[in-house]
Amino acid sequence: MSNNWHDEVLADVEAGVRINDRHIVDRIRQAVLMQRLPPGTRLPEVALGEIFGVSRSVVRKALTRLASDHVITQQPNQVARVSAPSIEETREIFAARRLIEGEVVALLAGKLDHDQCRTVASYIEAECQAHLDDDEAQRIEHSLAIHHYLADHSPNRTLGAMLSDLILCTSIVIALYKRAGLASCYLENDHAELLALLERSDAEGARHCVQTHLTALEALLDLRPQDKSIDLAAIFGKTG
Amino acid sequence: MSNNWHDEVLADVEAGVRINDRHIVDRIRQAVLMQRLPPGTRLPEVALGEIFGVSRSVVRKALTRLASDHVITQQPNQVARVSAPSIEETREIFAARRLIEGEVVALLAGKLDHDQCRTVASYIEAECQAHLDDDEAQRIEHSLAIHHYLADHSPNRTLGAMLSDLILCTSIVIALYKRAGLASCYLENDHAELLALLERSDAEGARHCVQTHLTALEALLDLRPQDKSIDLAAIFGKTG
DNA sequence: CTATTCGATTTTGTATACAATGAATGTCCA
DNA sequence: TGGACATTCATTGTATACAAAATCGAATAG
Repeated sequence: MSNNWHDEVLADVEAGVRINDRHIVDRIRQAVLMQRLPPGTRLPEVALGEIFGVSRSVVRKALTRLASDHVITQQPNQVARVSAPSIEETREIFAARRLIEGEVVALLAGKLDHDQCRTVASYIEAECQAHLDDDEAQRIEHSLAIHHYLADHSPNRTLGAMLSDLILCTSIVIALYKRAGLASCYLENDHAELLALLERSDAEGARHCVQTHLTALEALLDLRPQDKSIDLAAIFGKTG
Repeated sequence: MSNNWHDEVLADVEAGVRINDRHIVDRIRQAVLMQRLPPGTRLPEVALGEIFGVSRSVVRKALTRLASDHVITQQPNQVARVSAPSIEETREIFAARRLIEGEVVALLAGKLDHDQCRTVASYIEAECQAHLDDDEAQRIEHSLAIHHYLADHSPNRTLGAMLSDLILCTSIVIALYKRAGLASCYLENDHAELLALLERSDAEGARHCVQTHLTALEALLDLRPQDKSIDLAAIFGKTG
């Protein structure tokens, strides 16, 4: 499972790409984003150092930054792990993202020029196509591209940076709490509708559209209490 | 100027307090918050290491975290400095804080119990008293205590953490852009009014109150373009 | 007098060694 | 059998050494 990721990194090293802590941060963020590093994954410093071909110093710096962004969780004298937010935190993350992404798209309404709208449109198109092809990995990648594009072009860069972090956290909790039977978290038309509202300079419409979209996304998750712990008891319980 | 800060740290070391990176982060955050470390201040690693009695490793970790929170600015191979946001960034910080602190107090309306309200009331009282005493340092400390208390008690902890960072950034830009003649950024009654609205469970009233408060605070700053650079030209200009 | 280049110093970047802590496993005794 | 304890291994915490880069100043050429 994590072999793919490992191999890609090795390819970089062989290609003589200069690896610094920023690179490592980006790589791990990307892997978490694409759900190739599931929540709870152990991230020992020496292992990462060997994979990226650097010493622990660089890895540690990268891990510190990732911890600040809540991508990983560090406790003293314990290995870093990909964050696994609780159900309550998950709801809070969605609420925060509704507030901030809503504001960002409201600020963005009418501010994208023709070329930028076409770029977003191409992402939406690609997402739809990937969905038709049943290529979930591709679909997630294109979906994230849309939201990251909005974050990166936020007129308010402070809010844009916050949104980037929240997109990452959202991706983590989706990987954690996605309903078992659900193949994909695809919501048809939402993105296209948002783009139309942005082009029409309808700030409040765009805000509402995004907030509805995120609420629908949250509703696709299984956020009922007691989940993981009960599994073991149910499978190996005393009745067996 | 920074001797005060230096001495305090030494006192800690002598008292045998265990210094780790978190301690250093808190100390520097506090110093920035209290405007004892003005924007642009150099923060060399070895100097900090000697002051806190630790090696560069620990200092570097602390600096990395501070950079993630935008408290300091790091560029490769250059000494870290206390952040000095541009005028545009300053406006964005205030806009972001209006959005987020507004939401936090709206969520908080009616949620504080009697004791918590009394705690906030005591901070407000202390701020007012410090203002009457012309003790600006104390006034800032109590004012920050109010806002940090709200951030720490936010029902949505994600938004609360974001607000904490924004309070810090706000403190930095106030130190940077405070109008020359202005002794203090004290806005009478705003905090008391906010508390009354929170007790009355008036969420939208509280949101509006905070947003107005922050807009008034921003208006006290001198955010006209061309400031620092023109000074030099005016003073040492070719006409001299 | 100004601009530029060179060198010395300061400061950060990285690797590594060693200490300290934690987790896991195995052992002993009741 | 079952639990307390000790040992071992894995992993992080910290300090330090050395390399690389930037900054500052002085000397020099125009």
